[in-house]
Amino acid sequence: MADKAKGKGAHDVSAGKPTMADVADYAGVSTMTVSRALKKDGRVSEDTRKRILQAVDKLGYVLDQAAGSLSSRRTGFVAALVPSINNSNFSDTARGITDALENSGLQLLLGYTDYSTEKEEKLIQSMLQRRPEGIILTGGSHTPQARRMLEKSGIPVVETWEIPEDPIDHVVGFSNSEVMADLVRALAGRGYRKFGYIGGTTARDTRGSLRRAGFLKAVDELGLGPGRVISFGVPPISIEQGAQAVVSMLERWPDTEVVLCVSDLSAFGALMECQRRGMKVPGDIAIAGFGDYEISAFCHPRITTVNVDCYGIGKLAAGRLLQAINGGGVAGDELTLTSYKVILRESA
Amino acid sequence: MADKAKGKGAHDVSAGKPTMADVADYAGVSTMTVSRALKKDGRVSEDTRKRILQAVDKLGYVLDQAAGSLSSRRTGFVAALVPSINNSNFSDTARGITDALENSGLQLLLGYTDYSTEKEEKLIQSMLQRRPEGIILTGGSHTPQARRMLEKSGIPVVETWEIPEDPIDHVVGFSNSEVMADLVRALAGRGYRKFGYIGGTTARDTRGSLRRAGFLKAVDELGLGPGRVISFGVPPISIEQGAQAVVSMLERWPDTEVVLCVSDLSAFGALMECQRRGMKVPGDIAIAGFGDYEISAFCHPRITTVNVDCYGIGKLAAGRLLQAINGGGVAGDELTLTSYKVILRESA
DNA sequence: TTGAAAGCGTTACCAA
DNA sequence: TTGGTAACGCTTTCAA
Repeated sequence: MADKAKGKGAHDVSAGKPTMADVADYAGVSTMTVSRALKKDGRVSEDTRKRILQAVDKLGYVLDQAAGSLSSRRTGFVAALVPSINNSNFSDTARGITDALENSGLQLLLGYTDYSTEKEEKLIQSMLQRRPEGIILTGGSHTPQARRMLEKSGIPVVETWEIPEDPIDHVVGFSNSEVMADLVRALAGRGYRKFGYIGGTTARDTRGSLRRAGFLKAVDELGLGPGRVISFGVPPISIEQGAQAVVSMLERWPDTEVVLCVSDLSAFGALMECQRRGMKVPGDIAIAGFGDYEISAFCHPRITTVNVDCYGIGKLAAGRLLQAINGGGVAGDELTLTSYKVILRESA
Repeated sequence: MADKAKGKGAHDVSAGKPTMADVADYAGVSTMTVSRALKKDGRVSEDTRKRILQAVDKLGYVLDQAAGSLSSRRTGFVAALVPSINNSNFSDTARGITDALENSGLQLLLGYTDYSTEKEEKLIQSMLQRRPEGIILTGGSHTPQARRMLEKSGIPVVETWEIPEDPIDHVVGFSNSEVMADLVRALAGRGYRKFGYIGGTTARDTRGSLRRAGFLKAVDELGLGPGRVISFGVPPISIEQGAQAVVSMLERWPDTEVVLCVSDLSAFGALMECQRRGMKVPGDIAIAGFGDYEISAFCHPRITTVNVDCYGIGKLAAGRLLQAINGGGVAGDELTLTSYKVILRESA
């Protein structure tokens, strides 16, 4: 224990931590006055406040938010669930949320689901027990039980990063399939005809599945189908998986002209592997990614990709939440589409 | 609001969310029995428990942990503060913590400080108001106020990723300067003589500063000093910063033989920049990183680096916390050194 | 500007 | 195995 708090003041209750009542005693006021003095907008005379703050300092008092929440019925936090913390796309979204929450009096509690709806369900349950004032989710796939809990919770919910067919409440995101389709069209415009796609196997990464669907649809519509698909492993998508998958792709369809990857990380892995095998990128083969990670702008060749507005997703989602929490209803519809942009670089 | 919870049961209190008392009424028992039935180890007859769980389900009851914590004086969570969520080293540590906490009944609440001790102080304050049962920090640099709050809090504290001179409580980490010095020695063993170092400017990234100190010391001790140092920007260290810094390095000391970087990300940036300028790595110049990020094992040339046991740091730190929370005192001393390993690859 | 009393929803404690 | 009662530490509400 960090038990160096030995030299305690005379007024200190020797057993345990000081409470607001101890502070009130010490300062010669009531607990209500202490409570007010510790809030921003509490109407307390300057003199009294000073005395109280001295007492707080002297006793080493720390407000107990659990007790406060119980009484005020406001917990002062919102929950956000992301698939992985080690992913710059999602951490940008988290930054957007944090920034939007600044000065709102609300704190962010982050949870990560490891791309698993089961873990998500458990997290939602334990989050709800702490009574968040709102909750932000990644994606639109949840267990039925999770959905039920959220609907019953009575708090505003924002699903992000996808456009669910049957939203729980608010949505801030983009169509993964449409964005990937746009990338296909852009590359077809550059003259590529034999398209390959590298992505995860499972239903686990729903955004990945949506992107694959968009790829297949677009290739088909362009009359270039069927698209060549290599599926590998489970998310989180790693560089290594991209390297392995491109090998499979080349074995199965050696004449593939351009490979689209579910993420920039797998694109980078594929790129490195091709170069290691002495292939020129582009030239022998072209490669594109998704997500506009920093790495894609600095490796070489620089990787063609799509920038989706990760930060904006977070910022808008949190904004929605704040509106719903404070203002009550939300003006306009409940779907916010975020922007994206195909970024053509050297790799494709 | 996710207000689809319309069809409520007869027993449901129409105003607001159901409480434990509502569940107790519905099931025909006391709240204490409900409380027991909802705990793992609660001694309740199978029959009663079944009735209660039905009532819970029927009413859509969710335990209010704030009330529970207030009463039991256990909040069921520990806090961990990391500099950045978008950093695979720290997210590995977070995973280690999460894994160690599994089945302990404790949840992890993650906060990120953005490499700022001021933000850390604010986070510590708001975390402490929620009464965590223990807290894990990154590094040993904190504001005096933060230190004071932690010491007064009475909860176990673990500082990680460094060996502070004056620890608050427990420590799980390694000597950043010694590890970097080891890397210098390993590279000197490979014949390099003119050493450069690329790292952040500020006192903000204390681990970076420690690594730089270790670099300078080792170069000096080998009689190869003084080391050439380029400082740039503030953390988080980016790929781009590494690219920029290596340019400065080459302008100032064109005959530098090997460049050590504060992180693999800056090493990668430096590597890409050198290649872009037509330099051969290694050959014209050698580059090494720190942290053994995935990228270093897949780019090429593969980057020489140091693997520090990020996951182990988290696991051990959380283990320490659990011991301190449950067992009371901790056997042995309060410093746990974690292992590391220089990984020689192709880049240096 | 300040205070008194009454909860907030749960669990500890003791008793049955 | 079950229940009654009394906290837990704060804020709401109403009154001064």
